[in-house]
Amino acid sequence: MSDLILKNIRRHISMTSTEEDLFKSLLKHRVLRKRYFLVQAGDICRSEHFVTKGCFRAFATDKEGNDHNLMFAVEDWWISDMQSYLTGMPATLNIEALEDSEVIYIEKKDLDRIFDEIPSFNKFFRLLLQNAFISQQQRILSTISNTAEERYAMFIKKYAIIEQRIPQHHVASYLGVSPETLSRIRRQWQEKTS
Amino acid sequence: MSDLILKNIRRHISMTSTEEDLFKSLLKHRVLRKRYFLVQAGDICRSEHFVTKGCFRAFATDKEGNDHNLMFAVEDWWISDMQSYLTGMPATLNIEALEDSEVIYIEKKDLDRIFDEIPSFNKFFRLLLQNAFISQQQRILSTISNTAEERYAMFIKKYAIIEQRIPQHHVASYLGVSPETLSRIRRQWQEKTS
DNA sequence: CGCGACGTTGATTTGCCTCAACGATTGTGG
DNA sequence: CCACAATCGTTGAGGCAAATCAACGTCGCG
Repeated sequence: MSDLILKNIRRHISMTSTEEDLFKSLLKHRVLRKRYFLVQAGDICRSEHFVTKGCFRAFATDKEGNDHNLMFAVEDWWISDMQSYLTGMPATLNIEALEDSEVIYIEKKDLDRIFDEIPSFNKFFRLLLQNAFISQQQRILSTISNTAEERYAMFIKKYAIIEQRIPQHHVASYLGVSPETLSRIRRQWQEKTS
Repeated sequence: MSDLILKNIRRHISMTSTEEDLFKSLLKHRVLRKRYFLVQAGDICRSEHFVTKGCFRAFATDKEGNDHNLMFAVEDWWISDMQSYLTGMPATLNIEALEDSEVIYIEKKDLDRIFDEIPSFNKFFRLLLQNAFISQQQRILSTISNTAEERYAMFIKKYAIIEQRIPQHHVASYLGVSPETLSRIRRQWQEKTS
């Protein structure tokens, strides 16, 4: 079960087999059917989740009731409401399974213990946070300085795997345009490249 | 000289006086006249900077040559191109002094040494990163789900000090609207509240 | 003094949203 | 297993918020 997650971690840090055993002993597993929520806004997000099967979206709902997708995650990706996890405040994000999915997760109290007992794990988590930070900064810059069409091109390039798996209107929401607009962008794009 | 920065750090962690001495010995100081650049896009950003005097903006330039302000910093704030600092890749941001300014800075190699010798400093830096992350997430959500007028109201509320100090067109760029639009928003706002 | 930077206002344009209708596909309950 | 509903993507028409373009007044600075 924990094969994939250990591979993921070994890409960044190395652990002794004793450390790996401790780590594995603290992992938990959860199965979510399509349309079920891993995290709901208002909850306190007390775990970091690693996707082993399926696909998720993290989104915020505005006061008009419209969704805005912030990120997606498929196999081998981590997902959580990092803000809620870090601060202990209620989550502003919802995380929903877009397919029948499975995650391995680790609770904050256990992860904090791991930080103490496996010092190199601090580095791993810092990398997780760094990468999240960097991808957010790129996203802000791209929202600010690119047109919807350019953002779509970037999205396809960066998330080709995801783009084929999720409904188009979720991509539209991620890009910050209406489904109709994305549909028209795609048409123009096809006309151009054909 | 290092009074302000020590106060800033003591708000988050505590150090022994030996540790403080080590830390202080690694600090450097830099004076920048108005319109000078602390970081230029393309540089590798090798320091974290703490503002002791004046005011800065961090911005990206798109391919049409338009600026987009990402953040501001005044006294008692930290500023850098975190992405470049963390990854060692060339900076995508420019950081410019908007007034005659001064910073205390610490180079990456020295900060890495501090992480080894003052373990609690890891926590301080993690907090710095966390806060940057959280404010970015809030910014993304606000860009997505609020109108320009709402974002302006939030900006004033959160950065009242800054708003009075910097040219209005820089605020417009931060909010992602044209200077003309911000000017009109302000007029409507005055009419409403008078 | 004269120039440039900044903010304001008006006129025009435009990119995108909203609303509406429709076909195709998927899912579901009788 | 079929019929009906729901979901999803597409297309067209109309409207609006904000960008762009342009002109002008004011202030501060070299």
